[in-house]
Amino acid sequence: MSKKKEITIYDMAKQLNYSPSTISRALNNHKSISKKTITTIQTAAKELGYRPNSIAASLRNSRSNTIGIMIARINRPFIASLISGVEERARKAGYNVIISQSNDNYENELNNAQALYDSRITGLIASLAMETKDYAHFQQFVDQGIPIVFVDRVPQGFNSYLVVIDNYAAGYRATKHLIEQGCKRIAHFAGAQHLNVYQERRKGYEDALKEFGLPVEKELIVKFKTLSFEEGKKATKMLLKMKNPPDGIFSANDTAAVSAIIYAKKHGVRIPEDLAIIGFNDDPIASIVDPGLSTVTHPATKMGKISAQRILEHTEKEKDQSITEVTILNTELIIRESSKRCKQVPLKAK
Amino acid sequence: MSKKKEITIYDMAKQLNYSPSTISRALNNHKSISKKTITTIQTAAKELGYRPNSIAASLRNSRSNTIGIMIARINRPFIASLISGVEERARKAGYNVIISQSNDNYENELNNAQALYDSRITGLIASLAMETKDYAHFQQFVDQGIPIVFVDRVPQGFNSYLVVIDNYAAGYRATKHLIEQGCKRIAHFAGAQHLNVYQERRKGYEDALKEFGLPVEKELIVKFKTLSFEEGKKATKMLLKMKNPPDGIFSANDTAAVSAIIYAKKHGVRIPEDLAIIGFNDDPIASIVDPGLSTVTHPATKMGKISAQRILEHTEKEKDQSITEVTILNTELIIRESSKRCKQVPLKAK
DNA sequence: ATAAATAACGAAATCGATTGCATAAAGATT
DNA sequence: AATCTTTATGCAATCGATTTCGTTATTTAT
Repeated sequence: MSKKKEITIYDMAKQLNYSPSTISRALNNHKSISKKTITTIQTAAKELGYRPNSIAASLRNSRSNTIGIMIARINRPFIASLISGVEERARKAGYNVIISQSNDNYENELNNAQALYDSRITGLIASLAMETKDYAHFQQFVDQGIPIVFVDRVPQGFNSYLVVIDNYAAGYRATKHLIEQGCKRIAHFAGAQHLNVYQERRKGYEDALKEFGLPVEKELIVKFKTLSFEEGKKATKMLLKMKNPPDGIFSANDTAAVSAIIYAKKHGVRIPEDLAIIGFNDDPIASIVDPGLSTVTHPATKMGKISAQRILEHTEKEKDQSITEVTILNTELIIRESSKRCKQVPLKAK
Repeated sequence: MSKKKEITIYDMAKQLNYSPSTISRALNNHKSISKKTITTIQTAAKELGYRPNSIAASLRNSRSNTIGIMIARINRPFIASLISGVEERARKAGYNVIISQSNDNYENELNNAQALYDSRITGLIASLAMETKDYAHFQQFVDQGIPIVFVDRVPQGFNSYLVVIDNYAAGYRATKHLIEQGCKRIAHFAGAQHLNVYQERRKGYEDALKEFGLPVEKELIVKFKTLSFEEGKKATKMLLKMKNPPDGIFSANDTAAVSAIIYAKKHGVRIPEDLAIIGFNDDPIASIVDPGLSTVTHPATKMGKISAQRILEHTEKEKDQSITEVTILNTELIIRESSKRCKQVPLKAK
């Protein structure tokens, strides 16, 4: 363990015959230090292999130049891209990014909130765990003037920044699209209804049906817990067994939608002729499955970048976070073969 | 900006009539403090809403209880799961995880290394950027006794921990599998050859061919830059145009393999009858594409957990890192329809 | 009962960078 | 030449927790 001694500004002060204050200022290009001194000191710093100790700086500034992320699971395409966006924007600004995942467990989310708080993060970017219905653990950040950006799965009635898409409109448009393709009985794979995103998608679905004079039938709205592949399979099986099976499915995510495609195909149901399907997210699997899954884009990376941006702006402006500022991003319908029934669009166009 | 005053051990010391030393020790369950005092202080801490400042602790201990991750891109299934594994293991031990992505750019990797170093991370988990051929930026960690675990894409001749799979054996087995399925002309989608993983997979491929008396033909080894979907398409097109096209492809990743399947299908080439394909990684798309892509599992989450474990062990044992310790994980061949030619296995078994 | 051991706690230095205030020197002003 | 600025730098406190080295009580041993 022959660790090389780390060089501090004190070491440099002695060697260069300056005070630590001057060293510190010179390294930070402080205006009150002469150009010559700055050059001397910065050159020496490089030669000596000086590396700033950001922990010390953080302590003194009581700010760690770190953005904390709280999400349910990292290994989901949407979340991974979201994080990627945050990281990219944050690092450009010289910030570190700490991640924490709750696995959709409330207890974990609580602990992660503590850990991030204790690390004195500059700002928090969070997407709620499935189980979370109480937001008390976020209050401590607000109390300390630490900005919170909620992304995608956001709480209701909590002052913060929000970065979201218009889930209602997206749900409406997806459903409307199926109706336009001639679907008369459209089922919905609904996510946990206490989460804003799934609730709004369902509402959009229902309103689209009503708008076009179609009945909203309870038995066609399948309530999922996690919208997993297995759940999707089970739900599809159930739907196809009905005496009057649906001719369209709007799924609140792509995973369940893809499992529906695969299950239906295997059981001789033609997609989209017998059953048109549209998903949500535009995960990679959506363009890989055959037929290609129509879906709604979810601008993950962009949401991440904007979230980070909010934190940075808030920090530099020393804003007060007593109101909610909402950023709503656009989504787009991606029409692939899984829902393309109208013959005016050649089916094998590509 | 009416921030609540943060409570420190000094505040508690005054209120409870103890010294800061005692408060600190009581909070850490130090043995030299009486049970009664510990209870008193810890109870008071909770009531007062005391939260430790881990930055202060880090400074004093010159260790930040943070694990740093350097990878190329977060939003890749393998990497996201790897990170997930690291996070899970690290958080259990009370560590934070800082992520940084290089986008396969050497310059970025360099900067990230600096940022992580300046944050005085406890340990580093890294998978090299595509462009990286020089490892000097990792030396600073070694000099300070900060353990480095290289995962998957690892450097050669750099003392550190390594967590890898046996890429050679996997490449060999994948190729052998195609041979057993009757392939006589097997192409290989090869990744950048200065990266250990791709080089070894290729060697395994070549040795399997030799072993079974098949020629290693240069024109069948397609050198990819990034193994992307587009590259895969281009390569497949090229191969299928040959006067004597291959009847099998072993791709160094799933993305390129899937694009081969899709391209071939669209052009009337039957998979696996005309062309058997096997990929690498077992990404989600592998089980979604039709026909299902045979592939090699890559135990991402496990690799992440083990990597974190190495750091933790090293730290608690205060080990010296002057030798290389390698952990090799098992992979498995997953045989799906894209390579299943032998008739003894019914093609529509499911 | 007295020395020795132990338990329980406090004083103060420390980690490394930052910064308000003071100071000295040089230059500008009248 | 005396005063006022401006420029360049140093002093010392500060951020909050940890830890070494003492110092008292208190208990145990003889």
